[in-house]
Amino acid sequence: MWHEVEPRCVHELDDTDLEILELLGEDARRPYSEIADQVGMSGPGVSDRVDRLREAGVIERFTVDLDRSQIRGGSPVLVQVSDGGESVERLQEDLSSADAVEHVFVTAAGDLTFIARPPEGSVREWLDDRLDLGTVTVDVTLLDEVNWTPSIGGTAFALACAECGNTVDSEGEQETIDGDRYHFCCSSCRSQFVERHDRIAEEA
Amino acid sequence: MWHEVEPRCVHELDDTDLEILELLGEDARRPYSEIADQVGMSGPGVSDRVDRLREAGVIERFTVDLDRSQIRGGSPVLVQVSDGGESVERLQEDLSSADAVEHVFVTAAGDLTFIARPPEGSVREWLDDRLDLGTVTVDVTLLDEVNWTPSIGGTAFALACAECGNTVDSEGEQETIDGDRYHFCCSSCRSQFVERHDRIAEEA
DNA sequence: CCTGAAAAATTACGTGA
DNA sequence: TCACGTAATTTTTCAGG
Repeated sequence: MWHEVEPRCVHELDDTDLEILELLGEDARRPYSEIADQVGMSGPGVSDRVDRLREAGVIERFTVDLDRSQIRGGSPVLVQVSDGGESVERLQEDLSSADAVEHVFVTAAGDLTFIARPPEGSVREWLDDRLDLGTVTVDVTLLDEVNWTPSIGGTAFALACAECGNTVDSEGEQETIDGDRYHFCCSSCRSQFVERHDRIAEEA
Repeated sequence: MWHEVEPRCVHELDDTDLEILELLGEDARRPYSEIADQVGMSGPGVSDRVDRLREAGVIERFTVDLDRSQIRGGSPVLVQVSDGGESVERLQEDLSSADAVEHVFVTAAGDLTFIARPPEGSVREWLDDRLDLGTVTVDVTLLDEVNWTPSIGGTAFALACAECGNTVDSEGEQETIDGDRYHFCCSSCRSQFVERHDRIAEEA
C-alpha cells in the first residue's frame, strides 16, 4: 500500500514518460537505474513505467538500428506504386514480409510507397516477382541516403506545442481548456491557440 | 574445448552475427545469455560480438520503436521536394533535427523525400517554415499508415538468397563459384543462378 | 512510488586453441 | 584472434510498506 497517487491514465504521457522514452531512444539497453537517476525516480519505478508504456502500445518494441548497407549490399530504392485496382492490403503484407523491404507507406488514397534494398543487378526482376509489373505502374527512384531519426537532437520525443508542433521545453507554458490540458512552446503560441479556440467556441 | 576458429574479419558477418542481430531486432533488451543459448555460445561470447558489431558500425544504436501517433497527434505525410537549386545538405540537416520529421531520404539525383507528422491544421504553415515554399516545389501526400519493418516475421536480417533476395533458412543451399560462396533459399533459385552464371561465362 | 533483499545479468580478466 | 569459464560488479525482480 502506498500513498494516494492519483491513477494515471496510460494514454496520457507525462513529462517523465517522455523523458524515459527519449533516453531509451538514444540507447535502449541503458540500465533503468541510470534512467532513474536522470529523471529522479527509483529503478523499479522506471521499470514499472516502461512496462505500462509497452502495454499501452506506446513502445512497440526495443530494437536495433543497423547500417543495412553492411548487411544487404543493394542500394536503397524508393518505389511508388500506382495501384491498378489491386488489393492494397495483400500487397502491403507481402511487401512487409519481404526481406529487402525496410519501410512501407500507405497513402490516404490507397497507393503504396516503399523503401527497399533489392538484390543488386536484378532490381527489375525482384520488383516483378512481387508486383506484377504488367498490371501496376511503378516509379522507382534510386536513393543515396536513408535516414531514420528516432531522437536526433535529443528533442524528438518532447511534448509538442499544440499550436506550432515544435518542442515544448522548460520555457513552455500550459493551459487547461474545457478540461483538456494543452502545452505550448511560447506565450505567443498559447495566446494564438486560445484566441482561435475562443473564436470557434463563440461561433458555435 | 572447441574446434579451431578461423580468423574472422569484422567486415564479414557470419551466420551467428546475423542470428544475433535478428534476435536483437526482435527485442533489443533481451539478455545476452538468452541469445547465447539460441546461437550456441556463452554470454560473454555474445557480448564480445555485439561490441565488435557496434565498433564496426553495423549496429548504429539500440533504440525503441514507438507508436508515434500516441505521442504526436498529427497525421503522417510524405513530402517530395523538387529541389530548386537549394543546398540539399543544409535542408536535410534542418529536417533531420525538426521534431516532427521521422525519415529523410535523399535521392541519387539530389532530391529530398521525407516523412513527417506536422501539427494538425497547419501543415502548410509548418512546411513553409522550413522549406520556403516560394522557391521549392513540394508534393505532399497524406499517409494512412507508416510501417517500419526491422524484422517482421523474424527473418529480415537473415542471409539473402543470391537469386531472389529472400531469406535463406536452414533449408537453403550453398554453392561456391569461382571462389565466391553464394547462398540460395531453394534449389530452383540455385540452379537458375548457376545457369545464368554459366551462360554469361560462356558468352565471355 | 519507494526501499531493500534475492535473483539474474553483464562485465572483467585469465587461459586455451 | 576468438571464445570460454570464473569471479566481481551491476542490474533487475520481487517483497513489503
